[in-house]
Amino acid sequence: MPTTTTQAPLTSRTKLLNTAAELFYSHGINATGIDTIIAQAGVAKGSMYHHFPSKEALIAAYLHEEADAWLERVRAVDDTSAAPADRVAQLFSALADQVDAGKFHGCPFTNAAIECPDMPDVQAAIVRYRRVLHLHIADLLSGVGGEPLVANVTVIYDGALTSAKLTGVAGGVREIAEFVRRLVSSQAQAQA
Amino acid sequence: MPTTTTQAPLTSRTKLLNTAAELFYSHGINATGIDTIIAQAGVAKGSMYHHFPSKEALIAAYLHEEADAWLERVRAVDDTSAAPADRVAQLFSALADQVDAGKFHGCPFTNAAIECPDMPDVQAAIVRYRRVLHLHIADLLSGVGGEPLVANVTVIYDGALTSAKLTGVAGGVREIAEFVRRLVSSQAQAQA
DNA sequence: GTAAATATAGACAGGTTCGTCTAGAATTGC
DNA sequence: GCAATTCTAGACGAACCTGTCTATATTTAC
Repeated sequence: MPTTTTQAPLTSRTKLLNTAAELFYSHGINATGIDTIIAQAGVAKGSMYHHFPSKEALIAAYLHEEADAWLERVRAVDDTSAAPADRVAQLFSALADQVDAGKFHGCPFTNAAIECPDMPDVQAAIVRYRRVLHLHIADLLSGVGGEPLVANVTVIYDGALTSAKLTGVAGGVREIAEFVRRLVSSQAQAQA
Repeated sequence: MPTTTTQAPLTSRTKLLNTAAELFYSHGINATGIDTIIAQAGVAKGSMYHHFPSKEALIAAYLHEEADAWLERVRAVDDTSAAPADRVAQLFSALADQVDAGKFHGCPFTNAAIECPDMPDVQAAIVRYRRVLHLHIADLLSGVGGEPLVANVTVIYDGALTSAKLTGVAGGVREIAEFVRRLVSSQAQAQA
């Protein structure tokens, strides 16, 4: 028996979640109907409503998955042995790379907040992600600048995401990445 | 004849635009149907489609008006005799005030970009606003930091808007306002 | 082996949306 | 005064949406 992992047959739930993630993110949440999702996932409508009682539940589940995936992605490129300034700059650079690769369609959570203002479960998923984001940036900074710097870097990260979405180019993000690097670096030096 | 300005009877077009602005901004663009707008404006459907050939045209017109109104508002609170650092900080403070007043529902242009990704006229209105925004921030900075600082402050302003929308509180915006003030101030000093 | 859970295909109801159209009334420009 | 523009009220078509339902089939658990 080869060491390849036996690929478990994708359950309907997983197929739905994967397809929903792709369509919600690339075409928008409201622009993506249930029928489109189940057709592309190759799953019956009954199965969809068996796993998710409503579209809102599916959106919320998508966002929870997205938060987990985001944390995993940013951790994968995080060199924890590097200086805080470089770790933070790396977070921004990774975003710029995504823009250059043409795979960026805005922050999934900002998009959801705007597209689904009247869905409590969706808003809850967004709040939960915001906490994860805050904690991760605090982790990257590892004490430099204290809580105020965490807050400010978070705002700047929001700006990088929004600006990338609206302009479609990575230039501004790369510039701000360097800016943040110098900012954190000087704070660290002042603190030392 | 008294000196009171004779209030011109609001034309249908103006009533539609005002009503659309209020509903689009407070409830969202996709969540606001044509029928709701004409009902609240007290205008017949035929009149609406006489002035605006489609909903997209109405949205684009709304955004153009919004860009003009935004520039007027920020200019009204802009003390051109103040230092660049204070003028820029004022821009952010005004946003924080709007959040505190409960009148803030996100950047109308970011909202439109996310809600209407497939409407060329809407996207054009957004691009036009981005130019206005860039020019205004450049005007506030009046040379301090050059083009790189203009770009970075614009990104931070995007972040303040997004963060205000997602968190719903003004605290982060006030913090970043002070941060930007110090940033611009130190750049101006270094330049002098 | 049997029962429960999960799956399929798709019709269907009830709602919403945008945009068109009719038929006529008020207003405006000149 | 008369014609062109702007307006009203609302029915209507066609398309879309979510969520329910039937009726049957496959898979899983024990």
